Amino acid sequence: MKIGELATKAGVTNRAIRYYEELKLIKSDRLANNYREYTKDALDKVRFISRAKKLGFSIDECSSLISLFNNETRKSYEVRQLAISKNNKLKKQIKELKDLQKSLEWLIKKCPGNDKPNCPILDELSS
Amino acid sequence: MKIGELATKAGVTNRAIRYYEELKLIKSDRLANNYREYTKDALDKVRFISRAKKLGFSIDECSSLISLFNNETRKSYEVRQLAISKNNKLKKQIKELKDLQKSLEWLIKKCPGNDKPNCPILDELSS
DNA sequence: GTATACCCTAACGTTAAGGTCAATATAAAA
DNA sequence: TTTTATATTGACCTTAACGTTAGGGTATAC
Repeated sequence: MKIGELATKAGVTNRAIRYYEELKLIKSDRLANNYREYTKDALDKVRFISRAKKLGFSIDECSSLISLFNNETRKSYEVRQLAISKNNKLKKQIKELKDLQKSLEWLIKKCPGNDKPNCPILDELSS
Repeated sequence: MKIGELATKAGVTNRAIRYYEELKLIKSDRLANNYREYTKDALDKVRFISRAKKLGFSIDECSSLISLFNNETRKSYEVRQLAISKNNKLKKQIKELKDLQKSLEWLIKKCPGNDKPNCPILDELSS
């Protein structure tokens, strides 16, 4: 199949496909007219990447996951370790964002939000 | 004061100071040798920016906040509205990350993490 | 024969926040 | 006075994951 069909079937853009190929995550042959020709294997991989991205994995991490996927002698703890590492990063990021959000919320509560210039939020930022 | 002193006092890098100036968040005069010369006003503003960033505001948002800070006739609801908008974005982002993290955690629980290649995480990604 | 819908490469744009660098300026020490 | 150390300058570089544009070639339908 050509790039458009692959992109549609996988639910990503043509540009993304070319990008993944540039990063050597997938491969293609070329037709006589230089168009890219893909096999079902490429479609499977793009779908794999797409799903992994939705789980929060970066392209780089997707690359590692695909290597494991392609590796017949992988051990499941290697995959699990990648996932755990990602999960820990996510948890940390969530915690930081929550702390921020709580601080902000606290400031919002203290601000009257009226027509006067006096504002505890700005006071806090310049104190 | 010159850039190094300002940076030290505000707890940021020289490069950050130049960056803020490039974005017109702060101003400087130039000495005869072309070195930047700052007033205490600049220090206050850099500290302001630094605090706002720690609350999760982007540089762009810091810019808006500084405009309000400089505006004697501002109304506190304008500031409050900015903060509320930011707070909502944060809440949304936190929710998305939490959903991701839960999915990932679920997959991790299903993976045995042993020496064998069979792995539910990869199965899920390629299904 | 032309309209439309594909496809190609190359390369710049995006966002945020600086990092790195060689060249130059000043200050302090020997 | 010369050497050494520290400061400052602007210009270009970096990351992520593509989006977008320019300037084309190709294929099929009417």
